[in-house]
Amino acid sequence: MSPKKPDKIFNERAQHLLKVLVQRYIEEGQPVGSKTLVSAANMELSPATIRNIMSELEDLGFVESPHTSAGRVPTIQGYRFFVDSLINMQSTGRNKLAEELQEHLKRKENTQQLVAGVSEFLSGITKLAGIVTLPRIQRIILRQLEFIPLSNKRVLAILVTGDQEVQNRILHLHREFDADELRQISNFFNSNFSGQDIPRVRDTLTQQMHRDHEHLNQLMQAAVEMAENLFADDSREDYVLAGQVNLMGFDELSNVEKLRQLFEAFNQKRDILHLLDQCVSSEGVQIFIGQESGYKIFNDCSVVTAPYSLDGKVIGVLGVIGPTRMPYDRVIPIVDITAKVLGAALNSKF
Amino acid sequence: MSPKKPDKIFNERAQHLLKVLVQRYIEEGQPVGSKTLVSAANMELSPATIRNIMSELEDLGFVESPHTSAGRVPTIQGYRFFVDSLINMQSTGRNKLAEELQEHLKRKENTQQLVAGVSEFLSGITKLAGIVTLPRIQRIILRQLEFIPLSNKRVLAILVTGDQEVQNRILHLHREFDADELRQISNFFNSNFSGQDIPRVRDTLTQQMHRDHEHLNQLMQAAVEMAENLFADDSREDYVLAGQVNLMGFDELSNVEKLRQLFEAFNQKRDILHLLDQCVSSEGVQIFIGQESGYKIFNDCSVVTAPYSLDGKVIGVLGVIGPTRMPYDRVIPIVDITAKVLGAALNSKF
DNA sequence: ATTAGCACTCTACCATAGAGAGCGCTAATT
DNA sequence: AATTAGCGCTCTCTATGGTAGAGTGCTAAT
Repeated sequence: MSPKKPDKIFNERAQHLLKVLVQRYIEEGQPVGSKTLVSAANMELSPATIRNIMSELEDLGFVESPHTSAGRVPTIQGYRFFVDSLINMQSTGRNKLAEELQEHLKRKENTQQLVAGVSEFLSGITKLAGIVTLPRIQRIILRQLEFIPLSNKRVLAILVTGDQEVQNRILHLHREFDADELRQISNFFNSNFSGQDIPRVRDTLTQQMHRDHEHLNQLMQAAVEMAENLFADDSREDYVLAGQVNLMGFDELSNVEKLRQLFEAFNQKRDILHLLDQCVSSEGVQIFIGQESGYKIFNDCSVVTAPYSLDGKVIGVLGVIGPTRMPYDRVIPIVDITAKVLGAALNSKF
Repeated sequence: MSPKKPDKIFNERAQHLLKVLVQRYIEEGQPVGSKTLVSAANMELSPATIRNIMSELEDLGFVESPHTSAGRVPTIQGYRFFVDSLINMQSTGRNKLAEELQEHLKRKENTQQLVAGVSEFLSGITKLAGIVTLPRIQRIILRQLEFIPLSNKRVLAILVTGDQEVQNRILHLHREFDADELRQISNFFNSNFSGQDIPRVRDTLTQQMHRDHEHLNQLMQAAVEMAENLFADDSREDYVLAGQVNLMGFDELSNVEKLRQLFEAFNQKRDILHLLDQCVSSEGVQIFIGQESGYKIFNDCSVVTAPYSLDGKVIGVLGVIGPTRMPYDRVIPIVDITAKVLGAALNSKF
C-alpha cells in the first residue's frame, strides 16, 4: 500500500536514457531508435523496454517521433532538461582556450577590432556563427579632445579615450566657431578634465553652469553646448557577427527560405539586439533553445550567450548561434570563457 | 554566282530574335520555346522557321537547350552579344536616380559611411548585391596631426585629412617619446605641412633628410621616422558589400552549396578584390558574365562594375553582383550613374 | 518489471507509365 | 530559295504502385 515507487515514470534511468539520446542525436543528427539507444547506453536492457520508456518520455514531452517508424528526437523541452540537468560540460583545455583567444586578440588596436576578433574566434572555434555586441562602456576616461572647424557651423570633435581609442563625431552647432576659439575650448577641456570619467565631466559642467549661470563667458557656454552634444549617451547598440556561412552547412537549415529569413534578421539587427538585451541581466551563460527566444526566425536555432563585464558591470553580450542540434557541452564553456577573456582584455585597455 | 547573301546566317532577323529571346528569358527565367518566341517577337513567322533560326543560333553558340524538348536559353556568349550589341538601356529617370542617391548620401559623415551608403543604395535599388571598394585616395590633404603617447614605445597618431576624415594609427617606435616631445613634433608637422598633399609631405621630408643629413636634430629624426610609418601607402584594399540576402531568392542560386561558396568568397575577399582590380583600368561600365571572370564561384553570376574617380583619377570600383539572368538594361545605367555620383560626392569632401 | 515476438506504419527507393512541351526532320507550299 | 505544316522523337514532370527496411506499439510470456 505504500507509495513505494513515486519516481516510477521519470526516474533516474529514464533521465539517463534521455541524456544518451540527446547526446547521440546531437552527434549523428538522426532520430535515435530503441536498438541504437540500448547499445549506446551500455545498459542491460532489451529494446522493448527502451521502447516503453521512450513512450513515457514522449508522453512527458521530452522526445518526439518525426513519424511512426522513426526513432525519437529531443523536443525543445528535452534539450532544455538536458542542458539544465543532464549535461557534462567538456571542460578540458579551458586554459588553453583562454590563451589562444588572448593570442588572437593581441594585435587588435581598438574596440571595434577587438570585438570583431572575438566574434571571429567564437565562430572559428565552434564552427557556428559568433556574435558580440559592442561594449556600452560607462567608464570612459577622457584623455584628449581636439576640434577641427568644418564648414556650415559644423565642428569635427576628436575624442581620445582610454588606452588607444579614438572617437570622432561631427557636431552641428548654433553658430560658426573659428580655429582659435576651438583651441581655447579644447584647452579648457584638456586641462580641466583630462583623466576623468566622461559622465563626471558632463555632470561637473552642468553643475557649474547652474551655479555660475550669469558669469559664464561665451566660451564656457560653447563648451557646455559641445559637451552636451559630445557626451550624450551614445547608446546606439550594435553587434558584430562572424561566420554566418557556417550556418549554411547544416541539414536543419538547408532550406534556402529559412536561411534567408535568418540572414535577413541578422541584417535587420532589431530582433537580434532585442534578444541579446535580455541576456544583459543574467549572471552567466544563458541558452535559448529553438523558439524559446520568442522569435520564429529561431525555429531550429539555439543561441548561447554570456554577458561580459568591465569593473563588475555588464557592458555587453556575446554568444553563438547555431542549429538546435549543437554540441552544447563544448559551446557553453567556450562562450563562458570567451566572455571572461573579453572582459579582461577590455580592462587592460581602459 | 554573286555572293548575294553573305549575312545569311547571323543576319539582322536572327539578331533580333536573339534579343527578344534574351529579354524574355531574363524576365521569365524559363527556357523560351519557338512558339513563345514568335508571339513575343511580333513577327510574321511560323514556329518552324523560328526553330530553324534557333538551330543556327545554337550552332553559333549563342543559345543552348537544357535538354531535348526544352526551349532555348542564352549562353554566356549569347548574353555577351546581347549586352554588347543588342541592348536598349533603360535610361528613364537618370536624373531622378542621381538625386535619390545624393539624398541618400547626404547625412554620411565619413568615407566609410559614404561607401556603405552607396553599397546599400545599389543593392536596394537593383534588389541584387551591391559592392563598393574603399577609395584609394591619392590626394589626401593633411589638416592636422596629433600624437598621444601610449605604453610600450607605442604612439597613437591621429591624422585629420580632407573635409572630415579622421584616421588613427598606432605607431611602434624605437624608443619612448613623452608628451612634450610629441607636441613639438606635431607642431612641426602642423605648421609646416598643414594643407599639403600627404605624398608631398613625405617627399619633402625625405629630401630634407638627405640634404641636411648631419644637422638633423633628434626631433627631426623622430619626425621622419613617424612620417615613414604614418604616410606609408596604406594600400590594404577592402570593400563594402550590401544585400547579400537578395541573392538568396533566385532560382539559379537556390542550391545551398553554391550559395555557401559564393558567400565564402565574399568573406574571403581575395578573389573578389582581384576581380574588381581588373576593372580599375577600364573606362566605363564593365560586365563579367558567368565565368568570364575566370572564377568558378561566379558560375551563374554576373558582375557589373564601374570605376569611380576623383580629379579624373580612378580611385575605386563599385558594382552589382547578381545572377547571370539579371536586368542588364536597368542595372548598367544604375551602376554607371552611381559611380559618377560617388565621384562627385567624394570631390565635395576632399 | 522485463522481454520476445509480431503486426503495423511510415519512409525511401525504384520502376513504370502517361501527359505535355518543344524540337528536328521531311515534304509540301509559296 | 525561303517558309511552313505535319509528324515522330526525346526529354521532363508527375503520379502510381510496389518493395525493403527501420522502428514502433501491443500482447502475451517470462
